[in-house]
Amino acid sequence: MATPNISLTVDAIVFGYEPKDGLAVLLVKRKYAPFKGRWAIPGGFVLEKESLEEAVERELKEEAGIEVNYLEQLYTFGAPNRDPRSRIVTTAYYGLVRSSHFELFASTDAEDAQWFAINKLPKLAFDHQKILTYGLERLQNKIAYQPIGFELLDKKFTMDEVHNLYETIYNRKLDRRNFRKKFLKLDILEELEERKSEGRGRPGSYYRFDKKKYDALKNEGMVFEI
Amino acid sequence: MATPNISLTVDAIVFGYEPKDGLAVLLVKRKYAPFKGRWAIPGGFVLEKESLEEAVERELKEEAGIEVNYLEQLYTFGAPNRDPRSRIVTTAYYGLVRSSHFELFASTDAEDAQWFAINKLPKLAFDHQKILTYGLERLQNKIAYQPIGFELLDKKFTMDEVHNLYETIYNRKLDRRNFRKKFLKLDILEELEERKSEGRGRPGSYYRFDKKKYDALKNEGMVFEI
DNA sequence: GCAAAAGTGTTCCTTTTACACCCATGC
DNA sequence: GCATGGGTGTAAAAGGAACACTTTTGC
Repeated sequence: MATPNISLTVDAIVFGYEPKDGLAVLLVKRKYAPFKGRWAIPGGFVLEKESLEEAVERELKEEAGIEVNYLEQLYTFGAPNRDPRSRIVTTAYYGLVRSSHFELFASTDAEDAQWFAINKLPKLAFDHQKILTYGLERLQNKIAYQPIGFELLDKKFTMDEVHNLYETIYNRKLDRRNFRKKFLKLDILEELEERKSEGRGRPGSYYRFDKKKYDALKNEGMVFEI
Repeated sequence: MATPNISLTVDAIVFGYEPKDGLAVLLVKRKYAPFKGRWAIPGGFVLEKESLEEAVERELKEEAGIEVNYLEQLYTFGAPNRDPRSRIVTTAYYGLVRSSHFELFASTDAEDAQWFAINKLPKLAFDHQKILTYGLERLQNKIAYQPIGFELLDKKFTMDEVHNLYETIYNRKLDRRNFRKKFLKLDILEELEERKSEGRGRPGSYYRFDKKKYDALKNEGMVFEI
């Protein structure tokens, strides 16, 4: 059986979030043709003995010195002409990083990897814009029924931060009070003693995602839905 | 850049449905090692100039003489040792066929391709059981918020048939009357003059999925949800 | 005291759930 | 007319949307 000459790569959309800057995506500047100098989502060839996830994690480390704390396969893009060189099929992933881990690789070229606000993206290489649009859509859907939003926040966070995160990702207003009630009713957050006081206004409680409790409740049939 | 020696295949879970037999999956018997003689979901290598979808459709035609009327990418499975021969990554799809198109390839070996009831599956080759489980899960989720159930039924169908289909796929009882109301309220079905009379009982109306109406309503923000 | 943001409660409305009854057909 | 499945209605409960007020902080 002659196996055709098809190469396999992985690419990853890495999402980051900061209350003040909103949602951001990690991009790298291409050093070689095709699309030399153009921004792209990080990625590269899969090695023969590593899994696809391992390939993604390795590439992210190599190209941007970053580690994600959530990674999920998105879709495999395989149109025959998506790469001008040869037939290259790519399995795209998306990952989430905490805002406190925003720092990128310093040891090589800091110019090569940068965060871009989701609504201020440059023109991207290959079909990466398409992949990114698809990834954002997935994130919007997924965050509604899986507790992955915390992966974008600090380990401790206020209700207000969660609320803002959801408003940002959904790109629409959500009633602060109803959101709070609905979220707390899920009973998967642990309220901390500590409060966030930063200038004006009543300080808000810090919370932490209680994964054990979530898993237990999930086993009993609880459904996460926001 | 040395590109590793990784091969790419596609595999497809084909679902069929018959009111009396329930949900079924198309399997083919392997002719060669590894797993010679074992049942597997159809699939094969992607050719250099075809898209992934084209590869799936070609393989389904070659191996079982069947054409699906809905096809969706499921997931790409790439664990380094999923194939004992060499590194083979597979992009899995799932497809749906109408019950009236259940006939399989006759021209070659009828023994080679068969329908199996979803709860009476034989032991499968490779990681195909895992793929199938994943596919069934996706179908269960997807049918709740996308009008793909019709692709498993005849072009005209009764409410009872839709109801049974959903009960079968969800694997739980749904109140007949509430289901009917909720479904009809979506306003995406066209009621036909014709009625289904088969022996006893009051004949039920035939309906047809009105895709144009669905698309129009969807554009106005209607959300399909059952 | 005043501004600002956090936290709590209440009302209304829509949707879901759980039912019971009537209707059209074959025999 | 009776058995069988199709079609319609209704009441109670739950969930979601809209909205107002109180509390705690910094200055």
